[in-house]
Amino acid sequence: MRDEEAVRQFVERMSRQMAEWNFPPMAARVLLTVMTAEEDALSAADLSERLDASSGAISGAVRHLTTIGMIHRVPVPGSRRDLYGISDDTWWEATLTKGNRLQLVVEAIEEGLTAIGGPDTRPGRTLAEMRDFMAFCHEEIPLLLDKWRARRRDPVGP
Amino acid sequence: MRDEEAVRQFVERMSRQMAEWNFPPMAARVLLTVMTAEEDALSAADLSERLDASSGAISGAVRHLTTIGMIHRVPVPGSRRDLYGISDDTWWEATLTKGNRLQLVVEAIEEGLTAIGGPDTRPGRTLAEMRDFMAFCHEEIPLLLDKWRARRRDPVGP
DNA sequence: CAGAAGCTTCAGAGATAAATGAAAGTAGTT
DNA sequence: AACTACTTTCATTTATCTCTGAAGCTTCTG
Repeated sequence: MRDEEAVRQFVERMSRQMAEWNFPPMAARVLLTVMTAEEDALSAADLSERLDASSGAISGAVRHLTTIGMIHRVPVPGSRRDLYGISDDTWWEATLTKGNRLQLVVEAIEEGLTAIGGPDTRPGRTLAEMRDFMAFCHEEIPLLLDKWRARRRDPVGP
Repeated sequence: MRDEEAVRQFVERMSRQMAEWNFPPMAARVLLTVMTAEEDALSAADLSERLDASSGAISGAVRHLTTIGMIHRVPVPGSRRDLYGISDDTWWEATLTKGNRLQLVVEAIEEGLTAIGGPDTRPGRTLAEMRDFMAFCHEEIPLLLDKWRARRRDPVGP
């Protein structure tokens, strides 16, 4: 049924892909390991063993993932060990927060526009178009995520 | 009117941002320099001087940018020097081509799903959701670019 | 309160990526 | 055909990023 070796390969392959998207490699491996685990949550020691990585590397990866909200701590009453489970809102929430930075980019381009002396020149038009495209993305990403949420709720369509 | 020092700062700042998006740093600097130049096109020597970068670095950056279609060669009849100008379809076309790789990611996740023994477990549901989100993005990006093109044509709205 | 187990931090090694600088290549000019 | 101007390629250097491994902290147990 379950092919552990194939799962390991998948984790490794997908991590590489995510690393190409600028996702920290170890954080990607940890996230995917938690996602694909039979258990609902894993301890740092589990992760360290399964990924054959140092406790330090796991610590850093786990901190990053909790910060951006992709996994969360599951405190275990009778034990010192914390477990980590995936958050339900993982994908779109993380994408959303990243998208928010686009507003800063739009503002940076505005400054560039001022520096070249306004939008009424060839470079002015070029920069203005870049700005408009960034602003467009900034507006559209939340709408896209709404659409995704709606489809999640009702996969058939409205 | 035009503040050259401020333009240089903008190029540098924006390049850094684009580098964070995995855009090669020197290519970003070249692209932005061409975009913000008063001239319609610049030679490799111009770029090398303005960016204080080696001819080799410019060569590599220019090749990358022409390959992905963000700038194009403007041959100059009476001279050995080629000039480089920005392409009009710059932003969305480049985004589009990158998005195409998502189909491969969807397929990789399918394999992961098989490895964990199908979608009828907790990890199965998690992976299936990841796959659906990636597939969703893969479908939506072309639609988004269509929308952008439409708005470019008629900024007021339909 | 001492001991154990687990987590975190940090300096340093190893790997990767980017830009340089020089040498080789290519196309126009005389 | 040799010269000149420009571009491309490539080995080396420089900078950056990642992970390890050891030391230091913190929290629970006896």
